[in-house]
Amino acid sequence: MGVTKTEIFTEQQNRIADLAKAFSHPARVAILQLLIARKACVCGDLVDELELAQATVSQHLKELKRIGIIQGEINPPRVCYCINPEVWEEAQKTFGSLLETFALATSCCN
Amino acid sequence: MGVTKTEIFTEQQNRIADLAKAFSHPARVAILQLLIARKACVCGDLVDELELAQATVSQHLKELKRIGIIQGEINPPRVCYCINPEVWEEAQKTFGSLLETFALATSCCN
DNA sequence: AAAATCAATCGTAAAGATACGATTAGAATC
DNA sequence: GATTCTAATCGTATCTTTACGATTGATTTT
Repeated sequence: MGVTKTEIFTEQQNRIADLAKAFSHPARVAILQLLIARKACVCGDLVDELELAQATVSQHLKELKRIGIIQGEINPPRVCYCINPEVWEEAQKTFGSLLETFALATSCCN
Repeated sequence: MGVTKTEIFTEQQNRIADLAKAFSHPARVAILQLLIARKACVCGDLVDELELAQATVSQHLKELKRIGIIQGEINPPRVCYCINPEVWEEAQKTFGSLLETFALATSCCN
């Protein structure tokens, strides 16, 4: 079907999956890293740094905006993008606590 | 094209994206959480807890195995799955350092 | 040996994701 | 007002993902 059955999972599980999607494509990882380095926060700069077409970069930016992890500020004729601190912190806490739930001492099937 | 241009990104970026894929679907999040709680580490138990067909669960397990974050131990007639501690730790370090690179003080487009 | 159990795989359908050229829209500049 | 610049959106092709029924293969139990 290609369609995720979101209704059978918890809100938390769906949100974790959505936040993870922000990092689940190397282009989006690269974009986020570039935004953090702040050498490039304008779409055109990102297009120059990545070997991807402008339309493709715009599409990735749209997805990152949908998740909420970046925000765009119109600064004509450009649009300046940056990390959304609240959502970034949410990601920190979410993945932090999720990854901590596993105690390394736990062994398999005992 | 639907196909990612992995060759234009760094090894690190591609690995981050791959690790994030483990968490980018609520079913896989649920599976990992169940494996950590260790109330269910056998495929059949996971099928019982999730409202998904056995084939679908098996497919998600295969993807998690490909990433390396879980491992399967044959225990006939069952197969017991568990978290792979090394890769889990890799995920902890990877996401930990990535999420730390953003200093909250940084403001937008200045 | 036959039947039962469990999980992987096959085949397939439908929807989503990735990528890009072309077009459009908005604003600034000439 | 016309041109230029930037980025969003449209249209489209192709590949991937999600999901499930059915089948297969391996092992255990009868």
